[in-house]
Amino acid sequence: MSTAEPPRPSFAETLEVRDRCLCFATQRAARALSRRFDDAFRPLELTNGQYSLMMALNQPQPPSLGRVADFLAMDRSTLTAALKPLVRRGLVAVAEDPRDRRGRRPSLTDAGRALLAAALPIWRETHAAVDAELDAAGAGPAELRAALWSLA
Amino acid sequence: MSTAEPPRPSFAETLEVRDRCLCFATQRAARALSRRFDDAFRPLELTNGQYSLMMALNQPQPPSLGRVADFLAMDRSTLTAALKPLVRRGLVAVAEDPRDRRGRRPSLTDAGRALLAAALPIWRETHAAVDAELDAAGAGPAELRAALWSLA
DNA sequence: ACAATATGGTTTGATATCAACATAAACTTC
DNA sequence: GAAGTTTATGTTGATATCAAACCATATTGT
Repeated sequence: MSTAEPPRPSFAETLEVRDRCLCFATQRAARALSRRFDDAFRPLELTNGQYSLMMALNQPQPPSLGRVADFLAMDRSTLTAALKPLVRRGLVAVAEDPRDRRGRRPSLTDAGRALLAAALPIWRETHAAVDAELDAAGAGPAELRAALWSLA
Repeated sequence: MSTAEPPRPSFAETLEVRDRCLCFATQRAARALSRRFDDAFRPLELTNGQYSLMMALNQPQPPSLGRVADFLAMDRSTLTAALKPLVRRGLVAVAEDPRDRRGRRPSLTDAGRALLAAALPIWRETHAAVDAELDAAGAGPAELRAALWSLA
């Protein structure tokens, strides 16, 4: 028969995905939260991703790039790219690992630490507001955190 | 005094952000879930974002770009860009809105609906696995979904 | 009808993201 | 110690993401 209907998902199936897909819900929330923290950090010309990355670098011993990427659940090549603007701005320095000549060890500069210190109260304030909204919605920030961490 | 210490966040503060930041946890989970669904959809050369977008277009009446962007909690300009590869592949067509000459109405083509129908069982399978893992971790998929939706 | 404003989309420029491939150094096995 | 393997990272090319500036069409106020 030449008049076969092409397969098509029903609208009910669309609603099923909309109402159930955790991937979609997470991407959506990630976009919304990104914007919110980006707005808050904007006076410092810092994005939420840069804030998280710099925080991850604020350790007693500089971690390897691989360890940072794993911690952020991010591709290694993404991390390489993400470091570039920070290095360019003098917030992060990348040193060679003396024990392994393949390895490179990123760390915050004094300027990076100073900027991160300035960002911290902004984070606290913004985060407290988000927490409060979740509580008001009965959503349980602690459980949400735990569930999100269990996904990666 | 010329030897003033530059301000620096303590390591304890770094741990506080790591353990409490919902923005970070959400970005991290979003990356991990993205990869997972991207892997699953790879045989169809479809990303999780393209899947969600196409699902959002599977409606009785083509929505406006603005409404789709709101629904995805995504910038309008992001949506414009995201549609391009789909239009190029002939999966989506964008028509003019007869009632408002500024407006454009995206909709799935037959090829788009067929691909989406092929993707649906892959989504079901992958999503069931994620759901099961969350349950096993005692994380409560339904509560997680509700919390994520309350953020946007 | 005209001017001012609002709305729907696009373009541009920057960063973010990943997969696939490439490179180099360390390690392992023989 | 040479060959093969694994590990750490970088490069390239594509899509995703946003804000800011912009253009065209509606809408509103007078």
